[in-house]
Amino acid sequence: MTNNEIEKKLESKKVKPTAMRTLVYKALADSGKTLSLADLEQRFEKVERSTIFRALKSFEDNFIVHTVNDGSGSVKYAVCDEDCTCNIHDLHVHFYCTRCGRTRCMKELPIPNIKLPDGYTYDNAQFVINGVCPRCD
Amino acid sequence: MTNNEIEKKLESKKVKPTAMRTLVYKALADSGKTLSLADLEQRFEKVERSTIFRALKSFEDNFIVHTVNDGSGSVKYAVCDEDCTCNIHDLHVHFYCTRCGRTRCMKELPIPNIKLPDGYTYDNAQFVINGVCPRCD
DNA sequence: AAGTTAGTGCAACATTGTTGCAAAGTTTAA
DNA sequence: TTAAACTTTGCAACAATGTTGCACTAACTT
Ligand SMILES: [Mn+2]
Ligand SMILES: [Mn+2]
Ligand SMILES: [Zn+2]
Ligand SMILES: [Zn+2]
Repeated sequence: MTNNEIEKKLESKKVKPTAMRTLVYKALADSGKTLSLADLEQRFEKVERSTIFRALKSFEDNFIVHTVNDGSGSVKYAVCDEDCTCNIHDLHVHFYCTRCGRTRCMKELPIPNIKLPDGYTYDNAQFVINGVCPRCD
Repeated sequence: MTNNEIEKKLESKKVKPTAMRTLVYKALADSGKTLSLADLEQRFEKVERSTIFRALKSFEDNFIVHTVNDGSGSVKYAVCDEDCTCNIHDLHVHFYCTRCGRTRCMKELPIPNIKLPDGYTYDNAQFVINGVCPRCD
């Protein structure tokens, strides 16, 4: 993904595309995976943890990335699809491989619709499946 | 739940019912909720964090309690049903209220069956729904 | 009783996530 | 064009959570 494309993307989501943000977004998008804050930190020695953290936060607040709580102890980040608004119908299942520690977006698997008891309202969900991925099997 | 019942329960799951473990189990069971390590710590000022931690760990390893990753930053613990072996068919949905921070076992909602792509095997899952509970609505 | 094993308390620690603040950079408006 | 206002970044500090090594004690075993 070119810097130009990234800048357009961020702008379209109302986030000013600074150099740092473009860098962070690019790293995440190019990886094609979910990455933790620590993972990103390692990808460029040079940039401050807090800067990456704040970039990710602004992405999250503006539906540019979504987070995954895979139970590994650190939150993972992944780029959202083009038209994602991170509402309950845009969500998908995530797969956490307990061998390699990689977490994958299963975009082909939307989170199934659940009928909650009366009185509950919801707007978000995390569905994480733990097991062994094809690479590790 | 009486101490005697708790001791029998722990023994039946191959965990020696020490004073501390009985205390921890009782606190969790009597609460009827999910509790974090910090929550439990507060319930009895006196007992060491690490002792509670290790008690919970031994419970978890022996299917006496299960954990919930509700994304709040701390793992929650809840007592398992009698016959639970914590395999994928024993699992249920959890509900995290973003107002009060309480996490509830929705035992009436089993985790739906998911057909993963070829090559994936799984043995565990977490399905956490975020929203507002009846108490907070 | 002596030896062995298991449990506990204490202290230390790594990791993760988060914030206050000042310096640097960018935008706005005079 | 310059000054003021606002935003972003780096740095440092910090809280919270989870985890471990180690020594002491308690409990079991023979
Ligand atoms: Mn995803
Ligand atoms: Mn539960
Ligand atoms: Zn794997
Ligand atoms: Zn609530």
